[in-house]
Amino acid sequence: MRIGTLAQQLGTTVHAVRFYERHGLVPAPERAENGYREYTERDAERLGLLIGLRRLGLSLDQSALLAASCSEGRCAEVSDELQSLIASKRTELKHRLRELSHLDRRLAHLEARLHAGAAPRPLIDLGKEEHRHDRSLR
Amino acid sequence: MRIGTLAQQLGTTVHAVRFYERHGLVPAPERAENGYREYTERDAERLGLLIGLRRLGLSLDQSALLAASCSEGRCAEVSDELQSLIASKRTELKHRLRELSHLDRRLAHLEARLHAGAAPRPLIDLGKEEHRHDRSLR
DNA sequence: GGTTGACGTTAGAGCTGCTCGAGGCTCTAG
DNA sequence: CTAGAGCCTCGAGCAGCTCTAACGTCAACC
Repeated sequence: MRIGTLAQQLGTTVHAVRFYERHGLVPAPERAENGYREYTERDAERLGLLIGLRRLGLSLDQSALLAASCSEGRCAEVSDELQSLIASKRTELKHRLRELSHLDRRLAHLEARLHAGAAPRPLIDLGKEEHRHDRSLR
Repeated sequence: MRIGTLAQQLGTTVHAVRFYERHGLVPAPERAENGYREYTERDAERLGLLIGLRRLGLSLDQSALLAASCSEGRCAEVSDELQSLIASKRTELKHRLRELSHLDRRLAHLEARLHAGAAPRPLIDLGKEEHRHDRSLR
């Protein structure tokens, strides 16, 4: 299977696939005579797992690591580790959800004030909030 | 006021403040004889507005632009524009909230399966989903 | 007068996770 | 023969900071 087909099947782009390879997150596939990458089913599975894990919100490195272990036969251990990772991701996620809905309330409030014709000073007020530097949940 | 104090007051870091200046998003402040930056109240207000807007989820450029307009006296216009920006941000935000809670449901589901002792193959399944490349809401 | 420690300065690299473009090769269909 | 789709590599670019190295400044204490 060539890179375009693979990318399409996995719902990603050829650019991303090559990126993963360049960064050593998946092994480089065989090459055909013309230099084109040729992917096996195994390759596709591993990459698919990586992508699936990414979509669950794990970091790229984490996902690559788990995908590697699993495709080397230690799927059971993976599922143990996955379990705890998922638990902590869910905690983060709930946190993030709270933040975002808090943000929405602030926006709604500001919207209402602006709509009422006020251009209040201070236009914005920087309350004491937690400010995350953690991009891991996007 | 020096940079450390300013950063603390605004709940940010000296690094970030210098970053904004380097990128021309806020004007460079006066310098003391020793070369230290000296911020006036005006400087602080403008920077504070920028930071507040950032925290409302606006892009850095957008925030800088509005902060600039406002600190040049066109606060009323700013509040008009802000109104429409906020409306569209809220739309994005709702979308993002839906996504995240959907993700949470997926995680919960997977968690339950793993907890039940299954190391199911395929461990993960890449369903058809929307996959955003839009980082603007973090 | 010497030292410590907190603060300031700069230029520049690094982070995440891709995305995109330039410039070129290969293959298939018409 | 040519057009177009797909592949190749290399390298830059994005947001929005964060951090480091190597240095200067200043007040306080001994």
